[in-house]
Amino acid sequence: MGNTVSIKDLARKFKCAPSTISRALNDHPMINIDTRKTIQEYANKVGYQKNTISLSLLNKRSKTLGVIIPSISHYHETAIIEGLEAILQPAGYLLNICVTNESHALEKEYLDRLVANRVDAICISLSQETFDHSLNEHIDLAISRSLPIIFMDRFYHESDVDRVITDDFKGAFMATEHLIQMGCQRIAHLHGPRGITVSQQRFKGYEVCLKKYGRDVEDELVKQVMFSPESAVEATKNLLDQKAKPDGIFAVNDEVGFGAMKVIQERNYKIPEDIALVGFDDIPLAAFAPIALSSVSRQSKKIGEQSAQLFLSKMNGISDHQQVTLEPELIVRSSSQRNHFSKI
Amino acid sequence: MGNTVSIKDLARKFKCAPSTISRALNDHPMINIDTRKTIQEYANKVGYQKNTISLSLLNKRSKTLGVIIPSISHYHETAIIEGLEAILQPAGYLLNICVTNESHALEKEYLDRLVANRVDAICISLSQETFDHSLNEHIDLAISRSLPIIFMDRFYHESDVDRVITDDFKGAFMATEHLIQMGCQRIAHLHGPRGITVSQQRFKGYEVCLKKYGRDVEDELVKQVMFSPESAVEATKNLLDQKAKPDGIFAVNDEVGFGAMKVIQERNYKIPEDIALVGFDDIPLAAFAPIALSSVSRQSKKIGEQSAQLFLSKMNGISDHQQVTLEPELIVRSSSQRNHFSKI
DNA sequence: AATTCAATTGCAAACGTTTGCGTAATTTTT
DNA sequence: AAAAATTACGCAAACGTTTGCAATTGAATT
Repeated sequence: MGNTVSIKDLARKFKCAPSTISRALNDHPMINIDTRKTIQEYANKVGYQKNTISLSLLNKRSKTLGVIIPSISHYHETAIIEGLEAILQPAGYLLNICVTNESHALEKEYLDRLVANRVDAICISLSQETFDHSLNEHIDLAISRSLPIIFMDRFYHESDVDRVITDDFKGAFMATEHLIQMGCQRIAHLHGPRGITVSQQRFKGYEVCLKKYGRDVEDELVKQVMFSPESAVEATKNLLDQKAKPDGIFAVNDEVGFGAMKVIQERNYKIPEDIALVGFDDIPLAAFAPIALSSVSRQSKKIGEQSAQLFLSKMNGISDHQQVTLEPELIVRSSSQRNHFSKI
Repeated sequence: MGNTVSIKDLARKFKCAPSTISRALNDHPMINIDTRKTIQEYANKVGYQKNTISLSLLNKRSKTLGVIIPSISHYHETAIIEGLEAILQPAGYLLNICVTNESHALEKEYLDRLVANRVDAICISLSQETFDHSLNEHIDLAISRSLPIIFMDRFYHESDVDRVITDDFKGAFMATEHLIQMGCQRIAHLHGPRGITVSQQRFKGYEVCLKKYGRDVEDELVKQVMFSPESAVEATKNLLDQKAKPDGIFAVNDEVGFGAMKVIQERNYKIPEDIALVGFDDIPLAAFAPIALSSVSRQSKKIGEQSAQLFLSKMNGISDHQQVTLEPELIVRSSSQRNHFSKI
């Protein structure tokens, strides 16, 4: 501030036009090689730094990507960010990261601010409130401005948008089928917050899988929780208090799996013999749970990478909407691996 | 892109000067009240959105804070970001978040890019490589530009800078003293990566505390690890393979604590009776470890909040360097709580 | 009727950079 | 020696917005 040196300053110093300085600094062959060198050296000496803001104004692109996410406290979200950065850093982009805390008002506010800042595109994972009340006008408005919006994980349109998601349905199906194959007869589900696509898809995968094996969803085996271990505690107690306890639990994510595990062990049930347990997300600590936690990997980092690629392809003028669906992967660990017997 | 409407467009539409539009939109009393209303309504209708970039150019401030961190995969870092956002969102700022993966080259590259983007300040946690080789010219250069730099956690100067840190030394001291009070005779330390202030401070706290109680640091009781549970496994095995095993372990962070716990349990030692264990950071899953993990909270979110406050105070013209040190808090859980006996 | 005053609006510069086009100076070609 | 070509640089507009100052208008005051 104050002591930043501009092209105009250099022009004054060299008694020449700003355009000459600009071309010299950009090594334009039009400028005499010696003049170029001299100017470059001096610019370097006084610590000249290009002002990208003026360039953004001129070129109508800011080399910045807006990222709107509901939370940043889980492995999944940080891995997405890592994926975005892995691709976009080499491409010269910066990330404007905005955390909405699942609030629609904040989401709207941030979206406005990013638009005002003329980010080149926005990668967004919608907030829960936006879902619950279908408050999508702000999104539609942004899209109508032809600002590229890339949905990650959560989306509200079935088509006509760009999106990168993991096949949560399939992942949940795999987890449930695995529990069935391990001989579980009564499989419970710790259901994520309503209104979130991810929760719904995972429940659906659970439901459809049970049906495939001729079983029905029993309401008392489905408990709703938040995405935290604390919230899983109460729900799991409820499950275990029932006369006909579950012998398998599919948790909506690994944190919930940790919470469930705690309760199961306090009640002195054996994992996986009495109750087999599978989580979702495959967080780094999953293998270090009390009993190593089986989990479905949703390739979080890849979501970020693919979103970044999708963004770059749009910057290159590809205007067709793209929808990328990643394959989940079941990681079987001790919490669900029953070697000895199968009651199936 | 393309269909964005500018003040000039509106001026053309209303056959008036851009300045009139600008003032009308900003509700300047100088403009006739009816004119104002008409213009505002129309602008709203066609979805006019102020272009912040031109404002940044004009005002020489971008309402953006640069954040450079070595990693984003731990609770500590995400909590810092949450803290920053909690304060800076209401103040109208956006965050440019850059993850260096502990690479000095990337840190330099990102710093340049943030400067080019004219962020109003930078909150930085230095990379390990920057430490190891004392490659600080890029930082010094930025500071000499009088760009406000706020150090979080890791810093390289003792004074003359703005910084917000937790008293890691004290936290480590508390953890070690607690283990002593629980009757531990041979306390090991799982030491973090060298070259990082945080690791050094925690080791120092461990060392000084031992000395205070008339004990010496035994080299074979100090093993170096990365900040991951995997890396703790090997180190802990080494500890337990020794003839004189430790009966207490202070882990440099909770992930490392998880890794150590795994090994201890595999070897069938009892926690905390045979070996008491304390971690650092107080991550959300600490209470859900196999044995609820005692930990030192470093108030991660508060680091972000205080850094944001410090930044705002600098924006308000306070130029004195400020150094905030937060108090750590020891959270005692089952992994170290010995109720029954104390051999002290 | 001449003058002052208030109410509105326009002009132009500024922020920093790029770029098409014009122009001067120098060299090469005929 | 005249014409053509090359080399090297300057001019000015553009991106979108704000703001001090000037200018215009109409009404109110003397």
